Amino acid sequence: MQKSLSREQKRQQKLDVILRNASKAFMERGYYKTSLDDIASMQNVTKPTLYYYIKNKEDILVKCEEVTCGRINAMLDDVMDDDVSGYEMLYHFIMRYIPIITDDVARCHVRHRGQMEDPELAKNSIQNHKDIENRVREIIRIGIKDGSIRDCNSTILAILLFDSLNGLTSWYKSDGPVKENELIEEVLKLVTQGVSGS
Amino acid sequence: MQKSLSREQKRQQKLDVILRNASKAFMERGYYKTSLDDIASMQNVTKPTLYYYIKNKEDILVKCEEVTCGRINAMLDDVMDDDVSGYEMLYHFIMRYIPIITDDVARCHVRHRGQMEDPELAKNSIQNHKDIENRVREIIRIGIKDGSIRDCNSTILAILLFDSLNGLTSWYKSDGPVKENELIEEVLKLVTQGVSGS
DNA sequence: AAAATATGTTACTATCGGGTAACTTTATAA
DNA sequence: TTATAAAGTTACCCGATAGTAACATATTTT
Repeated sequence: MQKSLSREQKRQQKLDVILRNASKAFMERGYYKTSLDDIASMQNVTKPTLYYYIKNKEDILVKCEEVTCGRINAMLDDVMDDDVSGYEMLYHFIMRYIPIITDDVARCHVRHRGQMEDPELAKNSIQNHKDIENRVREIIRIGIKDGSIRDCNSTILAILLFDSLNGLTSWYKSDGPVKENELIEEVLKLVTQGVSGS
Repeated sequence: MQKSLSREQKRQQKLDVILRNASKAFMERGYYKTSLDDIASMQNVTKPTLYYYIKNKEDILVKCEEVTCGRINAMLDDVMDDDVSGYEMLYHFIMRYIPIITDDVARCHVRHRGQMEDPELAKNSIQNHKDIENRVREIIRIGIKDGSIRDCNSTILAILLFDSLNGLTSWYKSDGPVKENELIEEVLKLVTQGVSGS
């Protein structure tokens, strides 16, 4: 029982490695220019071995999405449980969203979300994102209600916010010139105060 | 002479149609899932005919980029020539950027920028975008200097702004529920005032 | 130790799609 | 009206790669 658990863990670990390596490759070379042979050789295995962990190539994208959306929703559960103003909830959300999204697997998800060839999977993927977007809209609505956020179109605001935040994935590197703290501060200031001079 | 000009014009028109149709298909099905046969059949021609107008598949992306960046830079020439504050320049830029970017060819460019297989072309594409980004950073710096924009990291602000604006391309449809005027207003308010409640 | 199961490999198929060569038709120019 | 170039077609090649079948090895359970 103990051993079989460890086997299951090993399996999970190997899947994680596949997802991370594939994500990295997809971000560098793109999904279609990265072959399964490429991915397999990063793990020092051969292509058919991958099929022991994934159903097919597209399944990698699906699994990256599951992992990422799981993390985001767990974070939202936590943030929305707070007994604070909508503005503060939004503030916390942004603070905690940035570290989540600047991870290779999350980057991969953001870039490929909704682009699966199987229409059913694509639909699902889009819905997953809409669900998260709706939860943030709910935060905004709460903020408008309690007066901590100015009256605005919550739909448009949520989308613009996500575009900025998700856009980070294509340029922000945690080992780059911009420090994570500085980045979070700038984003929060922009969102809360805008650009107008005093 | 008159006739030969008209021939040249016809050629240009046909190229435009190719770019527009290809852009639409790339946005719907994705670049790799759209074959040149697909694109050709939209013009009721055969694949080899396309090679009379484009060098290869990637060249479509390059040409979409040329058209779009040309428009943006022309607009910036106009906006930056103004004898107004940095804030006003930024305001005008945003107002005029939105209609430009919500066009099929521009959408295609935004989605595929920097992703050419030929490294030289990819480098070029990234540089084109950086050039535009730098011009907007210059606007922001002017605004900070004249006090019309609050002191901030102009690099980060420019990137966040472009992410929001370019993100529009993936959801905004001019025939959708959100009117262009309303959209522009919301974006401008968010950028200038942020979300904080009074 | 033996049976069963998990994990991995080699070798292959089948398809798709970018690109080209050779040829035909249409339009411009002399 | 004939020569020349533009515009388009049919037919083909060929490289890449997702996915599979059949076989080999390691590991766990009985």
